[in-house]
Amino acid sequence: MRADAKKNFDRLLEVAQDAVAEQGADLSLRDVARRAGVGLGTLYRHFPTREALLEALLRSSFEGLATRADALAMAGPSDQALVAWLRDIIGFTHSHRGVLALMMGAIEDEASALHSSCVTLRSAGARLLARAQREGKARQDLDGTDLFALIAALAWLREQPSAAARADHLFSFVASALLTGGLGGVGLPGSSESSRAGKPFER
Amino acid sequence: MRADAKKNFDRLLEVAQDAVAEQGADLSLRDVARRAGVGLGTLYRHFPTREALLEALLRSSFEGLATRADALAMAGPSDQALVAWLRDIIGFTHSHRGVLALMMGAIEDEASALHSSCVTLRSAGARLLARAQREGKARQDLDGTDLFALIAALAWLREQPSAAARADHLFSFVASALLTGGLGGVGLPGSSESSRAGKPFER
DNA sequence: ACCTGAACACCGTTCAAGT
DNA sequence: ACCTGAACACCGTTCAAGT
Repeated sequence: MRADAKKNFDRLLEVAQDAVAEQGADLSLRDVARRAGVGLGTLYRHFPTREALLEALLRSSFEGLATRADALAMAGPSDQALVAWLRDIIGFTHSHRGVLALMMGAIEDEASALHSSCVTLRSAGARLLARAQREGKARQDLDGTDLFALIAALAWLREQPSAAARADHLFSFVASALLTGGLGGVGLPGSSESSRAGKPFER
Repeated sequence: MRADAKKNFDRLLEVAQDAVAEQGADLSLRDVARRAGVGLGTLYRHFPTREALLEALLRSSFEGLATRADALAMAGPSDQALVAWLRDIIGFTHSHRGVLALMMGAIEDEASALHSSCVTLRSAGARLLARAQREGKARQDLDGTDLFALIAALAWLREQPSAAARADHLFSFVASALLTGGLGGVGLPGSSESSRAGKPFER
């Protein structure tokens, strides 16, 4: 890449980062080019689709979230690790409105520039979930795809202003359902789990 | 209203109905006017905002859903009534993409034309929920606002193509969490409830 | 009283012309 | 190689002019 091209590329990403924080995933591409002081065609040359731009923007964050999933898995109990990671993701999407919704659209489209990011994230979640399931701390009847959809739904909910005040509460509701539900399949002492049923999960 | 105005009004609603089925809540207003064979200003005269158009379109459906909630409450067990109603709503939004998301945005805005429709729907759900809670069949720690948010999230999930295959499963997950969680607060025989915990709710 | 459509300010996307 | 911006086909919204 030529030096001037590289400069434009970096500048575009810099500006796009701000624009996503302000406008979410449906940021105006025209506006990005304008703010970067670059022709509209230059943006399209570097990032042929909106997905390509977001992918360049999110790749490192998502790798970080995947790494963090593994770190959490090493550090603590499987159920707490899973919930802590869910919180991290939803916190992340809070400053990246609509990104997870876009990923829901891209996850089955192998041609999408966001595809591999989606898969990375889903896999990291699936590993955490599987570990919790092996230990009997999570429902057996959900898989990584279900978890990804639940994350997306919770993130979407947090984006809705009218649900903002309830977001934590509803997160706890879903998290506790995720964690306390699987006791039928695995032989844990029923009492310790059922005494917890119905209570929102607490950090 | 003059006869010609009435004709335009009806024609616009007729066309808008189709357009919503095809394009969801973000239907092109220009396209509606075009298809109705009417000037763009005429559409804005009758429906000054997008919400006003959707409200006119949805009012009777929502009144129907509220009535149905009460009918279900009379007809059967409170837990089954609640879940059947959730299914109805989510089924309805399936052919009205984005409407519930729009209502999430309008529910706290009293100036929105959709406000009263939101409240009607939320109240109907709140009544069903309260009845199930009185009978100890639903969690105590959720209210009508929480339920409305959960409905919206589930409806949103169903709109995502990649989650379509899991939509029923995830609905069951949430519904069972809603129904089996409240046993801590109310004095039901714990065994009958806990034997159900973890199983997806079944119609 | 009601209707029309041009006008304005925005989009996303493409591509001929320039350096 | 790379950049530019006009061009095209869309939006939502407003409003002067018509009947």
